[in-house]
Amino acid sequence: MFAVDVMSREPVYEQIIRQVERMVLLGLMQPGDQMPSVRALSIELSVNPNTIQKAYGELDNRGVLQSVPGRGCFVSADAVGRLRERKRTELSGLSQALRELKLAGIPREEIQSLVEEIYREEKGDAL
Amino acid sequence: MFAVDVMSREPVYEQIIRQVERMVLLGLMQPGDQMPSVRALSIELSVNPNTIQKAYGELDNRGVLQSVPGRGCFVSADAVGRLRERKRTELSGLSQALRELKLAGIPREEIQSLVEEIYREEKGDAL
Amino acid sequence: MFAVDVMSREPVYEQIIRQVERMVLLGLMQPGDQMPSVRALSIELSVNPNTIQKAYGELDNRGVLQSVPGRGCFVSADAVGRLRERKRTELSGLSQALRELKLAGIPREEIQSLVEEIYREEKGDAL
Amino acid sequence: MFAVDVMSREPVYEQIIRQVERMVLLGLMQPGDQMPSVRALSIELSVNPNTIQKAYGELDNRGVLQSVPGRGCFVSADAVGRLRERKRTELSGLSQALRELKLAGIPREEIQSLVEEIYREEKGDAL
DNA sequence: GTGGTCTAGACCACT
DNA sequence: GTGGTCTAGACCACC
Repeated sequence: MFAVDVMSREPVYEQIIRQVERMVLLGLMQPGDQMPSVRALSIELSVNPNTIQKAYGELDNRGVLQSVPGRGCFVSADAVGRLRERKRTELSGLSQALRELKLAGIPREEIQSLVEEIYREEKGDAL
Repeated sequence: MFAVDVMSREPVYEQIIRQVERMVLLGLMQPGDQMPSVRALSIELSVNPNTIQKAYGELDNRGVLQSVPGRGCFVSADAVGRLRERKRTELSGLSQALRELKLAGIPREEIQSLVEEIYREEKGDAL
Repeated sequence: MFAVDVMSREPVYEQIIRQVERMVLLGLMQPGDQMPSVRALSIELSVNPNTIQKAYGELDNRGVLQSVPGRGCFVSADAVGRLRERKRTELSGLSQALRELKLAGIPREEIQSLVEEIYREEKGDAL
Repeated sequence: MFAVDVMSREPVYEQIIRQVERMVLLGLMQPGDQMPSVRALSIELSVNPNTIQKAYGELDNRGVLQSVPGRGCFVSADAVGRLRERKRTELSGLSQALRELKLAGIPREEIQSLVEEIYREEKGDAL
């Protein structure tokens, strides 16, 4: 279901967050769906349960998941809405990155064609 | 000349690296120019000399600066070339970010117009 | 595992870098292998943790090791490739040294036989 | 007569030592010849007199020059002999470097042909 | 004065 | 526990 790369510099808990969010955005996880339990997922991914707990906790904060003590963890009703809202925030980070590339002399056309290319890809390619 | 935010999550030495690189790309620092000394800059920014040393050392590794023990630290001859080469590597990171935005439903046109806007800005705005 | 000479003019952190690289080239350390922790090695060698950190950090920069905060430090997948690439750069330094020896009247035959001798040695002798 | 590169990582006093030794080995400076005075050379090269003093002092130690207080600094009688003797010592350094290159997989033939090439060059090329 | 190395010890985020 | 950043302060070689 998920896969973590322990050699990556990206913290494991962030990898999990990213993958859950991706599943939700792709519609592979629907509102109300139950997530695997902390313990089950920790075993499946061979990581510490605390790490899963941290990922689920953060996804709860973001309104993507809803933890129900004693029952489990579920995809929240407006998970997709929350995510889209959140990602919109990241556009300012993109601006920052673009300014640095512009400063380094990367021509506008190169960026534009990269954008075209990405948007021509099949949904979910290589993410 | 430089400014650091000690409360930022970005390490201080990386802030300095980023600012030096920016000055070089903007042409505000030319090849052969002498950098402020490790000690002088550490006092100006109220940080430990070791932190400046680390930043200068990394910039030396990257071929942006040239440290000469006993004499000082200078902008290297092909600093801009080295930087452009290096930034080009970061394009793959941009692709990754674009895929995430696409997945979140941000329309292509919005990205394109953001790119246009950035490239219309005056050199060095708000970086 | 490693040994450092604090009286040497070669900085301790460079000694460590050199020895790690040697182990990797000899195949005594394989991709994916975990390095001793910063603290453990600092105790074993009786040097400051910062010194080990500097060595590991530089080896990470060179693509020989891969540091993963919270998990440890591992030999990277293409460590050997990176090292060979890097060593090839040092051939120009060899040329320089050879010219000086030639100038001092060391005959070509003497150099050639030294080369022969070195390449006849068992792998890793006396390095 | 001499030239120093202040951007080089090689200490200035070592650059001077190297160049004096080279002139002696090439026969461009003969035993008994007088060296430029410390002050004159320091002005010509735009470096601190202390730096010249240090270079001359080391060359005196090595038996290449002979300082006569109040008179000046002269090329010693057996300067060439001393130098050849000294350079012979550096062969062990060469062995060390060769072992590292061997370990990095540089083939013997490549080294051999580099040696051939160097020894075919005109005397003093590019040193 | 300069850059560079090292120690000692603290604190952080991540597992 | 792990790697990583930072401070404080010392010492070195070089100019």
